[in-house]
Amino acid sequence: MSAKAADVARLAGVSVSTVSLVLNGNGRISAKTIEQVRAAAAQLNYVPNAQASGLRRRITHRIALVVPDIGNSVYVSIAKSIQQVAKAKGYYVSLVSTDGIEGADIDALQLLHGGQVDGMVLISLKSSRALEQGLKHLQKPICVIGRVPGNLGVDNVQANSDQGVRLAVEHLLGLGRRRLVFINGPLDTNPAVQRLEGYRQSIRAAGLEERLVTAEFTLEGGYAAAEEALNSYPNADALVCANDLLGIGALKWLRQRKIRVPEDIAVSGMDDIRECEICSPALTSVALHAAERGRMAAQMLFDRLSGASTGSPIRVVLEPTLRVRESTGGQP
Amino acid sequence: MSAKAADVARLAGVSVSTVSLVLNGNGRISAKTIEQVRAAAAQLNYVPNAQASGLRRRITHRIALVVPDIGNSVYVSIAKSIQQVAKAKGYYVSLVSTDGIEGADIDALQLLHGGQVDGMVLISLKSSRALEQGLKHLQKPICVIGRVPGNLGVDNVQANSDQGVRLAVEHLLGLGRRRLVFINGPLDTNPAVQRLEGYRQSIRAAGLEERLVTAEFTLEGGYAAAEEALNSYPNADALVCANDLLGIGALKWLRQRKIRVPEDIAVSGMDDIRECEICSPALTSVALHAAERGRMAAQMLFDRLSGASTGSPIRVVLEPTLRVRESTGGQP
DNA sequence: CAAACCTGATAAAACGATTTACCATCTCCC
DNA sequence: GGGAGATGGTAAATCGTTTTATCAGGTTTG
Repeated sequence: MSAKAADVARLAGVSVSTVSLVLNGNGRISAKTIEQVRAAAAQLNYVPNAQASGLRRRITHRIALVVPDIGNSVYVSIAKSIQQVAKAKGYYVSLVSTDGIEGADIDALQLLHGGQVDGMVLISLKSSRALEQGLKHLQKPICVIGRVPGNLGVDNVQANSDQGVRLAVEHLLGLGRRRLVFINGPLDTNPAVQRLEGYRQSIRAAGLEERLVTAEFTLEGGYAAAEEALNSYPNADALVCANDLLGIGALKWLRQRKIRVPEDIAVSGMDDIRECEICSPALTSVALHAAERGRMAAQMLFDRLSGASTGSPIRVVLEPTLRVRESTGGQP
Repeated sequence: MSAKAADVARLAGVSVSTVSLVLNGNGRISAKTIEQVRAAAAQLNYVPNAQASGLRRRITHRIALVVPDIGNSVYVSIAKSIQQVAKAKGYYVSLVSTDGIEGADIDALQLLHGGQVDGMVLISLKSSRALEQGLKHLQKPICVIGRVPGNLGVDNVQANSDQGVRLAVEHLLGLGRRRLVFINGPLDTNPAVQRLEGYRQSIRAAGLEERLVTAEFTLEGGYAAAEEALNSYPNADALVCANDLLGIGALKWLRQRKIRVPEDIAVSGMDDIRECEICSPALTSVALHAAERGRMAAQMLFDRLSGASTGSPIRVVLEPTLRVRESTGGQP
């Protein structure tokens, strides 16, 4: 097995304590001894055992990131920026993808109790009583991205996504569209509820009629939902999609039906994932600044871990940004 | 802090050893005691400390996944399938993205030495002497996806990507194209070297002239490379791209120049990432079965960890599959 | 009845580091 | 020269589990 501190100590002719003192930079050890220990450690390619060290120090240098689906580019963006912050702080990231499994997010909280990680960034689509309970009794820092169950006081980063939908709707209204169908995600998820609210408000404010279709937050969902939307509302002149996967899926169906976008019907998405630029026509979207949300969540978490932040929970809300592209008539 | 075994023991009126014995299912403990301990543990919401348990048992229930760039969909596919296998085995995944940082992959090997993980799946684009040395002295199982430095004997999953390029070239030749430009990645990476080989062989076999451009393995790289390719070879009738990001970037440039694909020029990619279906025209690609590679690598790793596989290192090579789409004239 | 045998629980020794309290020396200075 | 102070190192306790060896008490058995 790997060399341990005792091996280094033996080779350097000192005690285990001395090895530790030298390698951790503390203590008053003579230059000569330091040199000997360093040499011995290097020679044996010694790396301190993280579990032993962590057990004693009560730290793991690891955080968990819990996401609904690592296959979704939004969460990849978030994961990437969190990973970058963590690496800069000398931390590793344990990635957990809950993949729609009921209760998987609650299970993940055990990582905190079991001392597997020092903190967690949690993204959960659904609020449940159990999750709320779990979040109530935590001894380790956590930062939630998205809605917090029961409005508990925990560090929190949110995107103002209902405002995002309003931006999209107003953009389409401004283009003269009047028969907007909202393609939403499953109504038992927080984002869907929030985005529906944004759609309702802006449609009502404009004195128009609500038109609603729901599907899974996936490409396939969008494909099926586009068909349903145009069956239910044949004269629709715009599809407002609750996220980009739905929007891109809808574009695919429209293209196959030779329905012209944006001439016959305009389409907008939300999240501003990379694929918006790639698909054709390029998808107008509302940026919810995923990478930035990830960065901020990580920063908040590390502020807690370092003790830099100790006060009451912080909530940050990011404002959305409309990105006009071809699918609503923007420049190609 | 969290409840520990001693707390449970006190509440249940037994010793710490008994608590452990009960919770780990071993030993000969009476039904009555088992019940008491279970109840106490549940009441205190006891979760064994993973570091302490791991220190004693010499196991972490965690593997590391080291990828070049978690922003690339190929690695997302791989990560997703590895995560799924790991979860099924009760393991967590620590994700490390090396992001082009020199030596980051070698540093990651320290995770094994430091006992942070039980095993590792490593994807490294470049072979170096240092990495080869690092791989030589490992006490923990590892599975490398892609070329192994120095042809060391370690568990290994590869895609036959030179054959993949051959498939693409032959497909284009079969369509009557004769002036194929190869848009390759950086020649100091293993995949680029391997894919170049495939291009050379098939072009030579057809008695044609080699045309070569290189760029980073990114969308931006592909965009720039398309311009360079058509400047250097104005009469090119096909772009063979070494991966899909290059291909999609090239498509973008061609579209902006109003060069018709596939009528004026055909384009093929490689990896068959999800975006191939999304972009327009849909990109013909060669599937290297990323998800399957991930699954197999994880499986090989867990076979080592469980002791199910103990013999000499295993190498698996997956054969590529051509996926014809619009960008070379397939059905829309 | 004593020796042998079960049964069920526990004490104690790991695992491999960190850290505190302590112990030698050696120096200094009145 | 001897007490105070530095200096440099070490022994031992500790983190929270797991696991082995042991032990107490009851039951069987020759």
